[in-house]
Amino acid sequence: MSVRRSSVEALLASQELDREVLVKGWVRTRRGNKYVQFIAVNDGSTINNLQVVADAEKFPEETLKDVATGACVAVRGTLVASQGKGQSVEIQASEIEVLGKADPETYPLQKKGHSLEFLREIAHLRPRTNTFGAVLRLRHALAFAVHQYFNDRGFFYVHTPIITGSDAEGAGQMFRVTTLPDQNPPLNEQGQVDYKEDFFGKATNLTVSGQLEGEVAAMALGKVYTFGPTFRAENSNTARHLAEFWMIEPEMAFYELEDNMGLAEDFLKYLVRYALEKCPADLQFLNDQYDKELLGRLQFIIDNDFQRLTYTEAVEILKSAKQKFEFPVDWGTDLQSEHERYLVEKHFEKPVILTNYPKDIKAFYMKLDEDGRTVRAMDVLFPGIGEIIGGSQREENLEKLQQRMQEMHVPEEELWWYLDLRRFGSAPHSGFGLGFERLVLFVTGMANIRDVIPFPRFPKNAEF
RNA sequence: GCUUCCUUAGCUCAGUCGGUUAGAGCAUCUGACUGUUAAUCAGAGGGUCCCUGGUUCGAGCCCAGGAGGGAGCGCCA
Repeated sequence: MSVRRSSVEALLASQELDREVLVKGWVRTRRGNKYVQFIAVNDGSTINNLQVVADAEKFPEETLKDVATGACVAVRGTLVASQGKGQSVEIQASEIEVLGKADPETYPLQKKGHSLEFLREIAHLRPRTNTFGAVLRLRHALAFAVHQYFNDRGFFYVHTPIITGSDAEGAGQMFRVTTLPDQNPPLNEQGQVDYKEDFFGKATNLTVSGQLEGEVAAMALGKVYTFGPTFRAENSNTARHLAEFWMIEPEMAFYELEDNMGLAEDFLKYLVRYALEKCPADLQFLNDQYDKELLGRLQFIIDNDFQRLTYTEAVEILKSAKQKFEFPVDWGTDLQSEHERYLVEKHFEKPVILTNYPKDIKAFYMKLDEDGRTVRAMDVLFPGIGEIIGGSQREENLEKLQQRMQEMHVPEEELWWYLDLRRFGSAPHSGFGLGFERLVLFVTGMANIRDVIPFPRFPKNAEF
């Protein structure tokens, strides 16, 4: 009775056989005959199941009947070397307790595969599948690696606000946050909703980026990063966008664009290497089930330098490309997905860092180049994902920044505190944003971003 | 928001030219089998053909509108 519960992962790795063990988990399958039953139990600690062997005569028929796919069980027994092929150890059961039944007639998950679209409709149960177990363990490993990486290199984790009072971050449509009543909200003299009456005394939104606040911290702590949820109310309907996603935004004082690129490349390689080291079984499963080139592609990322070139050079390459594009390439316009894909997947066949974009297609805070036409921006483009990182050296000169804000109609009044960073002790600094789900998408080889976050938020969908 | 495809059993799908009682595999249930590995074998049950309206003697199939989903594009991370 004093046996403590072991994880499936620990038991499968155990060298210590013929001892009493206790395992608790969810039944994946049961098969067998009237003499012997085989129950595959998974507790989430690993993608692998533990095989429980039950001599049918020892257990009441009702108990075994309840040991159905999806049921939760506690099994006590002896850990023994397996007589069958396919696993090295198994449990010879002495006690089976069904902690939670799962009616086979109505339990939606089967032991056979389901489409990812169907699983999206049962997001509360899909973590129990091999696929989502693997994705969620990888997601955790990558999140942990983010903190590990920055902590080891002297970065400080700063918590930037989720509710923001400025709507000028320039990164997209925002979700309004309000406690005003839906019916008959207070109106101002112009007949518009009067947000002076609102909870914060002004209009507030969910953040689209922690960058501006990150810069505040970098101008004091030197090297910082944020890692938190961000929100975009864009009506984006693609496999690469979410309305709620997690973003990692490092911001470093005294880093120029070159340093920024170096950090981005080293960081991405570290994360991929970490996943390969910590989650080999999960990655092997995803490789076998979804994407036969996944492991090779991950290794390739680690082993090769990213191709660095300027926007202008990229435009030259695209113009002389034999391939016909749906959209024409012209200096001054932003590259289309097809152009980025050509560069990454056809021309260079490796990750690409594009720099020095025309100023008119980039954000107001990016540092102007000497020529006055381009800015010190960098986008990291990955195969299959497109833009995984967007970053830049920031404009540290007050007058130039104010000039850019005027040109791009960014209200100075709202960002007075941001301008103060340039008024008092300004310093060259750089940073970037990494969409966490795009990273998970790349590392897992999944095709749709909605399948790499437990509860995806996207237009017309906030179930669960 | 745009383009395009899809919606038939719990799941994945087939359904011919518009024609009688809508099919398959898997899952489920029942039975067989003394070590299974997405077990195997035999049998059974299971349908609002997405919704609304229309055309027609007759609609799963044709038409219109709506809803939901996928892929691609745009916006971006």
